[in-house]
Amino acid sequence: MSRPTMETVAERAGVSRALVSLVMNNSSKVSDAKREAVLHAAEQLGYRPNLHARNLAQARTKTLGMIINDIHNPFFAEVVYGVEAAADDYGFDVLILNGGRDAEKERRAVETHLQFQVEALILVGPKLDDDDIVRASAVVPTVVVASGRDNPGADTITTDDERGTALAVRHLVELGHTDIVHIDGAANISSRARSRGYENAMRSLGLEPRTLRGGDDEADAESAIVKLAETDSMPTAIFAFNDLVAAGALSTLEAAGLRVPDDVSVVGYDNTFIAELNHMSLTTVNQPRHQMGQLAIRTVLERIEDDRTEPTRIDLAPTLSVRRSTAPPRKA
Amino acid sequence: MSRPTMETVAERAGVSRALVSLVMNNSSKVSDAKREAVLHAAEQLGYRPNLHARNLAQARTKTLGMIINDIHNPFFAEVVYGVEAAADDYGFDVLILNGGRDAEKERRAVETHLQFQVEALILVGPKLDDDDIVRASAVVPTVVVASGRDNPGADTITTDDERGTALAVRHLVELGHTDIVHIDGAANISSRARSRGYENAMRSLGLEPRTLRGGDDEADAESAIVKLAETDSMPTAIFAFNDLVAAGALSTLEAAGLRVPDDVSVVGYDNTFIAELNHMSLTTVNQPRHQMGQLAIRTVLERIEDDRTEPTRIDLAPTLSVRRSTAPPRKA
DNA sequence: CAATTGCGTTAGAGCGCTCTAAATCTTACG
DNA sequence: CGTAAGATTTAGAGCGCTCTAACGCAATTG
Repeated sequence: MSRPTMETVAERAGVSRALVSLVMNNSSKVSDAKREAVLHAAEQLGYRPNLHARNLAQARTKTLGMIINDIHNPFFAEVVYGVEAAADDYGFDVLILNGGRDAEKERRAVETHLQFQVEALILVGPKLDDDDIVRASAVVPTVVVASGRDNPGADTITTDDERGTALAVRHLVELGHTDIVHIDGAANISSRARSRGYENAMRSLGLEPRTLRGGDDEADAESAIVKLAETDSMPTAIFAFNDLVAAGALSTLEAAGLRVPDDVSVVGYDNTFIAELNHMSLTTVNQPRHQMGQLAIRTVLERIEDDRTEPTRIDLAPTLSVRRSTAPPRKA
Repeated sequence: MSRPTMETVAERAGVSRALVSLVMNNSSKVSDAKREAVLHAAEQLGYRPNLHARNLAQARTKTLGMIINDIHNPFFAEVVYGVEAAADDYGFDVLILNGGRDAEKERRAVETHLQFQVEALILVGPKLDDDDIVRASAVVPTVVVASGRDNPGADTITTDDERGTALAVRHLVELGHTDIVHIDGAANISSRARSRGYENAMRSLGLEPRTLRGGDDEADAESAIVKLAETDSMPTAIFAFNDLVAAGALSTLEAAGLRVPDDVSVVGYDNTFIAELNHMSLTTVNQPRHQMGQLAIRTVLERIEDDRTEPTRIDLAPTLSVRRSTAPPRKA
């Protein structure tokens, strides 16, 4: 029942254990005959190298540990694909652990990864606080993807939220809107930067910003919209903290008898799956998630292979995906 | 730079390596004084056990390998949470690898997991074919979650698709519908069972089934709906293969000037995130995903710990989540 | 033909840990 | 005080692999 080892293969092929090792790592200095024999024996036995033994002997694992904030969130999925593609190019395995939207669970995930001796940590939208990240990055190169703040000790890959919000505002203004309300992300980590970006963009265009408290969930849009309706101060455009909030805005507006985009235009953020749905068709700010994932790997590899030690920060440029939720304001 | 080992800790604490091992596995037969000393030394050194060494020495890993068909798909995310929660209860770590909707990538993922000596494999919606699964389950206990077919050698956790479809059909009929069209899943793995369920349910209620070819994507609904519109044979209700197809139906119907649910009711399948969005509000068939995940772990653990060898199949009962996309048909 | 080279192969130590068996230390009891 | 029983602690082998150094052998050279 117990699995075959190199020893078993060596015996069967009539060679030494070391030779089997060479074949498994396809070294060039093995005669074709022996290589053939070894491969054949391995095949017959269903031999599979034991990574634990290898990692122990090599003192390196060629493995990276990734922790995803929430495996539910399709925003992160795209980052995962970017990470995997790049890691694959460099011959690294990527182990994924789910953060579960819970700092404590994430902390345990970090611990697990470290015990697995991963060569680097890729934290995608982490809930961890600065201290945790400092502590992790003291042990192993760490890169944080898609989290607004600067992470002492770790590398950071983000997109420029101020630029993204400016894109959204400018789009609305070009359509002719002047009354644009922002529903913010409340305590969410990216909220601050996005609100600031919105406000700066509005002011620089000579418009008065109006920010309402939202959140990161569909329901969070509702109270904001209801308040606008009640005070009879409905703007001609709403710029939401993210797509989910925008989706909430969509349904609340419709429930209030307003049509999108005829009465009110709506812009989201993140270009998730939701925005793409035909029935939603949200204009939204797109972050180059795949590229973010790739850069995360490149960055962290610079530490592993070229032993860079200074933290890097890469801030990518977002783009705007224009769909059917925005249109010129109705002529008054 | 190199990480501290048990040896280092032992020296610092003035004890033997073995004692450190005992403390790390919190054995009861260690004096408080020594335990204290060891923990203190470990703390100071930032010691972290090396799982590879441990796994090698123990000849077991307490680790399970999970492969997710597509990390994009939120349907699977919920299963993941169920798996994780249950695995945690039993003290197993779960390593996640992304199948990437690609059989070949999945095959490599299986290989990676096996090399990591996982004690079981949990395949969530696998793209692998029967042979692959047979081969995997010959090496390690394997459970397949949410795939319609029977998997020789492996355990299977599904929900009963025939029952689920019957639920949907009965709901529509109770609302008063008699003209109900099904847009199927084309080549999708669950398509067969769902179509069959739909047809049986219709016939048993004395209604004539009408099935159109669809797919598993939003765009796949479009041509089906367009055909219905063109041939002037629009039914009063549409039952889609899954939520995404239902979403496609929603937007295509609206583009054709038909209102949901006033003119046409729409039912989806899977109760994904999409269905929950207020703006979609799809009536849909719910699979108890969290429970499926939990059962996957239980099942596989029976093989590991109680060494069951006969394949099991668990078929759970789906439920219906009624939302706003269904209503009684307009009176003719 | 002896000496040199280089290729293919192998012995054996060591990676960090667990685990068994044996050693050592306490404590209790007659 | 001696000794058995029990409680702690430790030595040392071994998990499956890689890697260095060395070995055997055929081809090459002067």
